[in-house]
Amino acid sequence: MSAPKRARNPRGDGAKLRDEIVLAAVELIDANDSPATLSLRGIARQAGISAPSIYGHFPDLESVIEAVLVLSFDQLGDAVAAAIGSHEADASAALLAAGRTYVEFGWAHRARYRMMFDASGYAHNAARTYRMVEALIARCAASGESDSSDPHLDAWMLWAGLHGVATLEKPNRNELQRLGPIDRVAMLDTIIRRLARVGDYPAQSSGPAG
Amino acid sequence: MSAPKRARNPRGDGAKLRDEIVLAAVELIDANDSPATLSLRGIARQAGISAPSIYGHFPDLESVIEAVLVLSFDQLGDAVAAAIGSHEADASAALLAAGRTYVEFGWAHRARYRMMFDASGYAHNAARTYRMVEALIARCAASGESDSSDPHLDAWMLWAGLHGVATLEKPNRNELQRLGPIDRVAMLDTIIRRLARVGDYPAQSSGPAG
DNA sequence: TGTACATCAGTGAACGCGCGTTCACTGATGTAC
DNA sequence: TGTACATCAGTGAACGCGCGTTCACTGATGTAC
Repeated sequence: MSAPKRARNPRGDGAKLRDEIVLAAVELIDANDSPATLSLRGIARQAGISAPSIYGHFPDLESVIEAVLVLSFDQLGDAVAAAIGSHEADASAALLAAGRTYVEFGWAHRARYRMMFDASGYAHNAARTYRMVEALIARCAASGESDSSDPHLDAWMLWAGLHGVATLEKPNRNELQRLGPIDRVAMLDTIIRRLARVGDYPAQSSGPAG
Repeated sequence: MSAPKRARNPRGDGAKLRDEIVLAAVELIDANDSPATLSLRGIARQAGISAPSIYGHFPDLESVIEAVLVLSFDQLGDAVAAAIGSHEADASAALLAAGRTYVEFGWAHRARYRMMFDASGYAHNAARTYRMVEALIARCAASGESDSSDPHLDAWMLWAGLHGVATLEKPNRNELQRLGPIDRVAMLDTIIRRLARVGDYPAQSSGPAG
C-alpha cells in the first residue's frame, strides 16, 4: 500500500536497506501521537519489503528499536548543538535557543520522544545533550549572565523542567489549554530562566532580557 | 499461579469482581518499571478468573484501562490533598509537601504514572490536582510567601517541572546518577521554590526557608 | 567477447503463540409456593 | 419445612488474527576463465 514496488539494491549496497528499515520505523512512530507498539511486520510493510528481509540487517525487533533510539538521540543532540552554535557570542541566548529546540523536538516527535525516555539507558544516550547544556550554564555563570553556583544541579533541574514541558503538553491538541490559556513560548522562556537562574528570572518576564 | 483458587462472590456481590479486576490490572502495571502492554487475558490471570468473566463487568479491554486511569488519578489527587491538609496553617510548607507527594507518586508507580499521561484526556483527569496547586500558589502569593503574580502560569510551570522530575528520574536504578551525583530531595525543593517563586528561591537553597 | 558460476539481496510459505472476543454451558443460591 | 425454579456468577472451548521467527528458495549480477 505504501510502496507497491521497490527496486532491489545493487550488489554492494545491501546495507542501504538497513537505513531504510530504521527510517520506516521512525515514520511509523512519528505517525502516531501516542506511543504505539512497533511490530517487525509493520516496519517491513512501511519499508515496502517482506518481513524476513529485516533479518539480513538486524537480529531481531529489539535491535531495530535500539537503532531508532540511537538515531533519535543523535538527531536531538544535533538540533541542540546547531541551536547553540548559532549564538556563539551570547551564552544566555544560546541557552534559551537550546531549551526551545529541545522542547520543540519533543513536541514535533511526540511518540518518538516518549519512546526515547521510556527505554532504559536514556541517561547514557542523552549524556551528550546534557553536557552541552551543563557547559552552557557554566559559561553563563562565568560571564555573569546566570547566578548559578552549581551548573550540574541547575542543568539537571533545567533538563527535568524541559522534559516536563516536552511530555506534558500536547500542542496540536491543546489538551492543557482547557485548564486555562497559556502562552507556551513565554512560559518556556520563563522556565529556562528560573531554573538556570538566567537574566531577569526573579521578575515576571515573558520576553528576552534587555 | 498467582491465585489458584478463588471463591465465587455471593449472590448480590457480583460487582465486587469489578474492583478485583481493576486492582489486578494495577498490580500488573505497578509490577513493571517500564510501561508494558496490558492484556485482558493477563489481567484475568492476575485476578485468578477466566478471561470471559471480565465481560460481565467491562465491555472491552479499553474500559478496564479507563477504570485504572480514573482510580489512579483519584489516588494521586487524594495523596496530594492529604499532603496539603497536613499543613493547614502554612501555605508554602503545604506547597512543598504537595510537590514532594506528587513526584513520589510518580516514582513509586513509575509505569502507571506514565500510562496516566500517555492517554488522552489526562488534562481533564488531572484537573482536580492542578486546581489544588494553583490555589495553593495563590494563597502563598496572598500571604507574601510567594512572589507569584500569575498563579495559573506558575502552577502550570510547576506542574511541568514536577512532571519532568517524576518521569525523567528512575530512583531505583539511579539512571541519572551516572551523569554525576545529585541530592534528589534538595533538588526537588529547589525546583518547587524556583518555579512557584517561594521563599528564598533566588538564593542557593537546599532546606526549607526560615 | 562469451559463458559458467558463486554470491548477493532479497521472497513466500509455514510454524507456533498469545491475543480479544463469542458462545453455549454449569452449578451454586436465593425465592416462590 | 420442603422443593421446584429462575437467576446469578462465573467457566471452557473455540474462532480468527497478527505477531516473531525459520526455512528453503529465487533470480539478478558481478567475476573468473
